[in-house]
Amino acid sequence: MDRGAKVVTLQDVADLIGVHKSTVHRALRGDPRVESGTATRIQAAAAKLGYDPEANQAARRLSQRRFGNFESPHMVALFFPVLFSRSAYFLRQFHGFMEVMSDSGFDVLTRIVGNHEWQQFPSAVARGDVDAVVSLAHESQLMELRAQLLALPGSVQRPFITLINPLPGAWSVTADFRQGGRLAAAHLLDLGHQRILTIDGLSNQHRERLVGIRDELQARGLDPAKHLVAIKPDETISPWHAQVADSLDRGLAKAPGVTAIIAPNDQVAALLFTLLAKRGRPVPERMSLIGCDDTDPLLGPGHQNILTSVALPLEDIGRATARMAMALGSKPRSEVLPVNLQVRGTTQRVGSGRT
Amino acid sequence: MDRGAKVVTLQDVADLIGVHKSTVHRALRGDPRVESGTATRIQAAAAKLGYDPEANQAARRLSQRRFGNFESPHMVALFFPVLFSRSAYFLRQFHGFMEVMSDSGFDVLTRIVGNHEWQQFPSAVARGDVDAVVSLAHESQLMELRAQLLALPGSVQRPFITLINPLPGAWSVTADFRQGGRLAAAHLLDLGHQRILTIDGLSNQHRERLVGIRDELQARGLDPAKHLVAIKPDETISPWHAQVADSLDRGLAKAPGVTAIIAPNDQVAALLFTLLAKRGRPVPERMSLIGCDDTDPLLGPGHQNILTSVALPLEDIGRATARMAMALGSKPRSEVLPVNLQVRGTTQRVGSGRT
DNA sequence: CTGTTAGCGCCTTCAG
DNA sequence: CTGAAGGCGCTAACAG
Repeated sequence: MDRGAKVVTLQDVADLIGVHKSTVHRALRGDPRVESGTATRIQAAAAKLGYDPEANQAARRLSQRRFGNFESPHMVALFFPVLFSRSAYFLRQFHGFMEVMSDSGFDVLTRIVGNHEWQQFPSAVARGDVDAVVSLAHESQLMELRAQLLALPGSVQRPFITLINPLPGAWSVTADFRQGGRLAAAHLLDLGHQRILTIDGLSNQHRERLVGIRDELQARGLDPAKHLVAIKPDETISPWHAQVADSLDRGLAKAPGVTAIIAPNDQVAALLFTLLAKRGRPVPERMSLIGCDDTDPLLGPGHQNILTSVALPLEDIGRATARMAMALGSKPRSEVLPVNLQVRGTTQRVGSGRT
Repeated sequence: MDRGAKVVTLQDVADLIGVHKSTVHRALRGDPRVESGTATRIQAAAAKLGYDPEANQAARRLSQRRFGNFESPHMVALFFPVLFSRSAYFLRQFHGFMEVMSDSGFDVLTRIVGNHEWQQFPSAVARGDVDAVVSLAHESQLMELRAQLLALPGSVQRPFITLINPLPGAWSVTADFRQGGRLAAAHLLDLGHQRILTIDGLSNQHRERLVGIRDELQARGLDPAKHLVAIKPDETISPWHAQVADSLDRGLAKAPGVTAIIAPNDQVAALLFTLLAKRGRPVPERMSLIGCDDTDPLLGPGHQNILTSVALPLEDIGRATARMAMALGSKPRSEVLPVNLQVRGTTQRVGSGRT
């Protein structure tokens, strides 16, 4: 484990051949000026000694700086929210991301977003030794993270990439939430549902889906005001599930005729499933239910997932982000991936009762 | 995003004060030889300009190498198995690890263990720019990963730390599996169970637990040969669950009087739960069942976990590993953390029938 | 086609 | 107490 063991250097190879180190350098770079005979001899010697200019990255970078050349460190930073490990939502993105990065030989420097003043640490991020900074963090943390990054000395600003949540002036990879709303609405309308309930305001993503739902209604000549009931949750209520229960009850009171619900995510869907059963509206017999994200299964009697859900291509989002991080253009761009609907057991034709 | 923006240098500070850069260097290191007046002026100027020697790590490392000083890069590499994201087993260790690392300002370089010849990539690991290499990979992958690391040029060997699975000549953090076996056995014996079935040979960890089970029996003056039935699974059978079913059936045939089973992990326990019900031995009424690891809940009617299980302190293992990686001694050591038994609903007093 | 030279920014020794 | 000088290993310009 001795740190100081000798590393093969340009000079070592030069000494072996009896030539100047510049010549070795040129031969190894494939410079056509070196005589082909010596070139091959040099290459052989370098290979034998195991010479690798990358090994002395410090020297290389120092030298390159002089001429304004900055080669990629082949490393990106990835920031996680604190409680990422509980949620398939983040893990699947992470998995896709790591898959591409590991295959491409990029180093990924992970870090949890907390309230650390992390820029004061001797971090590769703070030094600017990364090609890009990627963040999986929650919408609410992105702004502050960005601000911390911008507070770093001017020379180390790195491109910032967000997943799911686009940020002005930054790169992003996200999904077509609006299309997700359309797909969910189309599915319900095809099944004959005419009054749809949803809970609004929980996230930008779901707001975007609402636009899609309205798009679909209008495309079929239906008035959203009549066929869609969007309940705003009462933010003063906590805990979380009490807020959902309140929203549901207000929704049912306002529009007793609803036969379908589009939940803002799968966890809310699972809760609604239980709440609806208690209120004499079992799913799917008397109410169709669609989740969103397709991250949390709702297990039926056979232990399989029965929740119809708008699926996000989370692994693909991770993969696309990795590719974006490795080939950044000069100006921020946003990539939007398609979504699809996973039809399972919580939706059925309106009024068809017990299956 | 301009990479080439100027970084504050030692010379910049020197110019501002009108002093030589060596003096600035000395003042910033707290060298007592500099006159206290100039020292404070220099420190103020450095702070104003935002000078940080860490920012030019390339220059610093290059220079330090000359005198044989090698400071810590404050970075460790962490290797994952390919399908880590499906399993709480890895995630909980990862989470504990990241928590401590992020709090300490260490960079964590993550990588998935695949069949990449990753050392050929320009990676910080291959350059030896990490303090340690930590592996979460499966037992079966550790040897090859280690071999790849050892195949790197001699100068870049880094300490290797494994979690759960100790490896000769390497550092490790693991849990007291033997004690886990004792706890499980003690719990069952306390409940009056006199014949215990288990499946042997699936992992080193479970073999260690078997030793603990026998310890406990002997400590109570019971002969392990009479009170413990350890079935070796038939490795030729696949898939996995068919192998478990076969083991169970052979166990029940060999020792019809068993009233309790210690499964090698929670997934096997969940499977056994179902298999036992089909064989007219419902858990816990006619058979007590203990899982191991406490990673996969077995959901009961109320959606809560009903599986009694030997719990591994996975987050703590991750945290301990992080601390070990940051403060490695000169020779490998192994840290063993205590385990505990989570008593839930799948174990009950022998013969007490329906609850 | 090849050798020489200079310098990236820092750290340390040597000289004043 | 402070300045000067040299070199870590590499790269690119400049000479031959």
